[in-house]
Amino acid sequence: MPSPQYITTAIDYPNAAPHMGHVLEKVLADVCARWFRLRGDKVRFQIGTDEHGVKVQRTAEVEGVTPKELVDRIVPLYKDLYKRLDISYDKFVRTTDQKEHWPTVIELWKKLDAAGKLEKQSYTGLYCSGCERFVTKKDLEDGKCVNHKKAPEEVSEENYFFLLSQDNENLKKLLTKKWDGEEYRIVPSFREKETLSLIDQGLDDVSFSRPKSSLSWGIPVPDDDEQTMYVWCDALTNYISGLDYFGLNNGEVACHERPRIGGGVEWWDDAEVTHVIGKDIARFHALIWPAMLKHAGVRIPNRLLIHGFLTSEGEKMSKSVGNVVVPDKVLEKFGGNCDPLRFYLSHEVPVGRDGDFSWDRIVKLYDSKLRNDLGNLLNRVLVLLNKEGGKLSDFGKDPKLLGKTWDEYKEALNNFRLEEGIGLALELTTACNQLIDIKKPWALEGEEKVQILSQLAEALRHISLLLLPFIPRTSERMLKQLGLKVPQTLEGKTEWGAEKGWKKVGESEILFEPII
RNA sequence: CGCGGGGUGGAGCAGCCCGGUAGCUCGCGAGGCUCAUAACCUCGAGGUCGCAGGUUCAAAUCCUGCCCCCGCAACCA
Repeated sequence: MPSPQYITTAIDYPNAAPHMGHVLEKVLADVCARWFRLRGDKVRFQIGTDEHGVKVQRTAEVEGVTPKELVDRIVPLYKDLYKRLDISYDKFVRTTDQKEHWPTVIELWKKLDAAGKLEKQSYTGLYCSGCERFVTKKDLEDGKCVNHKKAPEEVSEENYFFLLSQDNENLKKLLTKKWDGEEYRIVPSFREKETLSLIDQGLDDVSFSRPKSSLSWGIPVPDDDEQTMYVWCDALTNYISGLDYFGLNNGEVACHERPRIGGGVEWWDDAEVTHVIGKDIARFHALIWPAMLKHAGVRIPNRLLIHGFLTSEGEKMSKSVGNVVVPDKVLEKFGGNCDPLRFYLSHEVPVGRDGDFSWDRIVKLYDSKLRNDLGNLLNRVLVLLNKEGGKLSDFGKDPKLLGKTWDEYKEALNNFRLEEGIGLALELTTACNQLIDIKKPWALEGEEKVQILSQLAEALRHISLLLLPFIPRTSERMLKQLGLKVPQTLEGKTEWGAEKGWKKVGESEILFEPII
């Protein structure tokens, strides 16, 4: 029986405009969400922004605005981009939302405190008075601050710490066997090994708060005026605050984006929970988050889906190198159509691995796969059919086009091997182009001609469905041209000739225009 | 001896877990077709599978050592 699926991405840090790394994650999660819906699961898909912290505070200072003004200006850039990428999210959480987010965070903090898992300890670090913050080895050159050319001084401050070090063994069990009957799977598996070796090196307690004097832009620690919550309790909690998990808003969490989805506890306790995140924050999601939930008496999520990073033309993206790819430019290149980019990311970046964004490659892929193979196939079949009046004949038996495609496809997507799924759609496309060349329908007449073309149209229907999670906009256009409606689920649609009432195709139009 | 990933024809990758003719995409060369978006189809050239040992009848695939590249390295989201 399908269980409800709750899928989330990491929440983005809005101190700058979104880049391709953000896009990779959202597209990955969106393909999963769309696949879950197609296979018939109830789905809730949540994204959001992590808006507190010193970086935002400082960026705002530099720009001479309040932190709130800064994030209010930048967050819409993210929301707007994801709309244009057809990211089908149901809920967007903002950590600055004092009505929807804060109460859950404060409640979780109190539960951890009540469980005796929070303790004041002194934190000693290297503090640069120029930067007005703690610095790390990375920030130093010859023991001096890169920015201010002076040695930082050792400073101690009181913080609340989350006693993670006590959970070494439990967390190890959680990832290998079970912790109180619960297990947490990490995809891909090599990340699991990495996490386990981290645990073996020993876990330290985690600083969960900062004195107000060094961090003011955040959620206040309950019952302590002098402390502000540090990122972990604030940001990670978004996954349950967006559900109003503790019922502090009487379940009245607005789900503005897609009202058909309700809020509430059933999306956590009774659902399969998947967190899609980047490899940089894997350790926090694999260790701190489950420990927090456990000690607060909340069940642990089912799996972590960890993606890699994107390089740009083979090099690490960085502002100083100036090779940061702005998603808007890519959308612009393809006339505002997000599908070439979605296709590129799904096809070129195997889930879990690092990938590369290359302009040359996205253009080549667009031309060869989308335009020449797919778009041209649809066009030639429809043009030939419409010359005969557009009527379809019996689809007969599968002329060995589909074969085991659907079985393999379902198996691949259910195991998050998305690139394999999209590859199967392309293989079917190639098979159609081969068949059309062998059968030469343009040289045939009457029923025999229509029969071949009808089978090709049927194959194209399957191709549209196979592509639906990846490039939904294109699939919808294909189905429309074929004279079909877009199905909500795949149920009853994957057999050869499943559309019994399908008698006629629509008008053909160019699917992918040449790019300038 | 910090941790992890990778090194396969010009480029980008799959194959490695479960050893047995080295595969895909792009590019290149030749041919075919003409329904179609100068698109499509077929064939071909091109590789000591990072290096060195070992196991085996047989290794890209297992084992050992080494070299090179890329991330991460603790609160830096």
